[in-house]
Amino acid sequence: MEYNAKQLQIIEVAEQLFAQKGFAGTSVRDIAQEADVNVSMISYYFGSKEKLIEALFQLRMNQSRSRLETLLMDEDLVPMQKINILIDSVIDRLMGNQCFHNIMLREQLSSERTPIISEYILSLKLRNMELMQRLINEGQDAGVFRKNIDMGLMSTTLYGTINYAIATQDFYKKINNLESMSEEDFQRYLKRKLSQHLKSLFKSTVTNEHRIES
Amino acid sequence: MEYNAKQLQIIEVAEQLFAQKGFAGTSVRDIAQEADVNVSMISYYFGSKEKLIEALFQLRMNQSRSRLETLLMDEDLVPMQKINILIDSVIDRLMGNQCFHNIMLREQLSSERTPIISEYILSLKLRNMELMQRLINEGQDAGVFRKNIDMGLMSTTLYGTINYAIATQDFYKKINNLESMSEEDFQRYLKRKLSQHLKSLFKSTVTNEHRIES
DNA sequence: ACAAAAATCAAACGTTTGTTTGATTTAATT
DNA sequence: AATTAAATCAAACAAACGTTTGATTTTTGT
Repeated sequence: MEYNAKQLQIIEVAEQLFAQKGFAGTSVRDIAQEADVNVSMISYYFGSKEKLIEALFQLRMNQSRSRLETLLMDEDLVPMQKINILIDSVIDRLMGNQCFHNIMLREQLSSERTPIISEYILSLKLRNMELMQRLINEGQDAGVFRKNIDMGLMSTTLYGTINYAIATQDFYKKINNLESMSEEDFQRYLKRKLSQHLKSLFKSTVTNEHRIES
Repeated sequence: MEYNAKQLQIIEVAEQLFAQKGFAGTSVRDIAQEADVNVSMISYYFGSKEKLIEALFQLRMNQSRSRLETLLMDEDLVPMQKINILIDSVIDRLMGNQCFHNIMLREQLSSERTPIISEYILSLKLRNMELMQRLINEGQDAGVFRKNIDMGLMSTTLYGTINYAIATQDFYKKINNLESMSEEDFQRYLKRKLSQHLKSLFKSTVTNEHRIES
């Protein structure tokens, strides 16, 4: 499905409002006003409010598809480098689409979601999981990664940390006295911090290092 | 404020429904029906739907207060043991109040929350942060913890991982073929896994260990 | 320039929303 | 037992909701 400028405008405004106030907390009149279109245009273009959020999911899912997966083919990188690239790419994806991932997290918190959106989320998570599994396997086959790694919990820490960092970024700003920083600078700063933090976390957990208690 | 049995029943039903469908997605008629009371009882007892969720927050916040903080006084525990007790206590708190923490996470995802609830959440987060900071400082003073630890990101990983694990527990069940397990057993299992995972994660990140790359 | 299609609009539709009312029943107090 | 207070209810309230209608304007294709 392709969308014209007006349709994209509606979808993008809806994305922002859903992220701010939730799906149920946002009225079609809110969206119409903010997108500067008549209320009836939403039903006209998308059929219903429900189908609008499905269109949003379809749009964002398709455009996140398989950009990164080529890195796996690169034989010149050692396993830990690939893991690090994966971490940075997840950070970039989540930080660069905060509204959409806010909505996706909300949907995962709900027990009564539409089957269509559930399906989108499930297939995305499976895709991410398989990619990560392959990277881990490469490291294990090369003998540099531990054998007993809980994929599920590792990816939970990866996505959980980034999602929660984004959700509580104002708090992070406050306790670190970063409120004078410009918004752009802070986003860059948080990205860098998250990258360092998660890379060091993953390195310790995933590699076959020998430890000497101090 | 003390609540009678009926009021508590309303609050608890509201808590479940808010967690399932969100605050805006839950109607007072939903709550009244599920709690088996007349619709008007909600306004009668609490004043409004908004004040009902505030009552829920007030109730749950007060009962989570300062139970754990005595562990800090115990001089017989080494710093890493205290950290591990903290981790387990956060896991127990979040896993044991999944509905409420689901709601709290939703509120943190919203940019338009009521000042009262924002205040509750902020003070709780500050309290948790201070406790964690004291434990870290003890370890640093004893020379067993690293000096440059980003408190904000450590607690983000702690809460982010647990919250996300709870939000996606069905997925975790599915990819690990745990769907035949009873619900109780699974909750115990997930708790244990999270505990091991986070303790090992924190140990690697926080302690002054000497590493030898393999 | 004309006809067909697409886009836009104000208005209205029927529901559902949170809340209030006022009468009635139940419980507590004296 | 009488009186006051608390609890409960069906019904009504206005406002907001998602959606549809039908007329009107704008764009497109010929």
